[in-house]
Order: sequence, then C-alpha cells, then structure tokens
Amino acid sequence: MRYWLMKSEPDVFSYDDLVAKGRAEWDGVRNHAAQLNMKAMALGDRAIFYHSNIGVECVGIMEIVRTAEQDSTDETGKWIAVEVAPVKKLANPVTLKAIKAEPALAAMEMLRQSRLSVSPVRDAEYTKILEMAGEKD
DNA sequence: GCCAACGTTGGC
DNA sequence: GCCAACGTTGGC
Repeated sequence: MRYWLMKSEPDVFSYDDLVAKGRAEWDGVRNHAAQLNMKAMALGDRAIFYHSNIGVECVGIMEIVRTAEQDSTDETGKWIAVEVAPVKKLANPVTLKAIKAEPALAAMEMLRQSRLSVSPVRDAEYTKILEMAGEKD
C-alpha cells in the first residue's frame, strides 16, 4: 500500500464535508504533476487530508476507493480524478508548523514542492504523522 | 525553443 | 494583503 497527501481548502471542501458525503470524487486537479500522482494511486491506498489556507494542517485519513478515471467536472477530456472515502479523523491535527519542526519529515514532497496539491508520502513519514496525531496505527 | 509577462497557489 | 514558487501563455 502506498501513501499520499491531498490538499483542499476547507471552505471549499473540508474533511467533514467528505464524512458527510461518504465518498467523493477528488476532482478539479489541473496540474500535471498532481495528475501523475493520482494516476499512480491503487485501490486501498491511504491519503492524508490536508487543509490548506485555513487551518494549514493534516486533519484526517482517506482511502482511495476508485482509481483514476475521467474527471466528471472536466469537459475537455484531458483530466482524471480518483474517488476517496474517509477512514478516520485525526485525534490531533498535525500542523504545517509541526511538520516543518520535525526533522524526520524534512524530506516530505509537500515541503519540497509546496504548491503541489497531490503528493507522495513515504511509509516512515506516514507513520510519523499518525504518531504525531496521537493515532496508534 | 527561448523567455518575459502574467496568473495561481498557498503560507504568512 | 504581500510575496515566493512555479505553471502557462504568447511573441519572437
């Protein structure tokens, strides 16, 4: 299983919105690097839900429940999207500040390329973030 | 194909 | 609101 980090502005679509819907298409991604990452996702992969702009923190864990297909909001046919479902809300959100302060997370892609909305997360980084969030698994 | 101008993202 | 990073556009 691979791990990912996906960003959304919570005033547009928050983790609680995803919980309310049950599952959702992660659409509207219009960046090629982010698209490549979504195409590499497999069923059952886990993704950290990150709130950008407001909160600026990791708030929950999601599971990929449908692999890349045509983005239903795209009329050009060029862009794809996956579907996600909530797994759990983090006991304690992990802020960007905390991530930057943790040496074990210094190599994270989301820090290296701060504007990338969908980025890969290494196993050890995922484990560390869950630990910082007060989660056991 | 290069590069300047411009637009967008995202943190602060 | 500002600014850095970076993607896109368009002239040449």
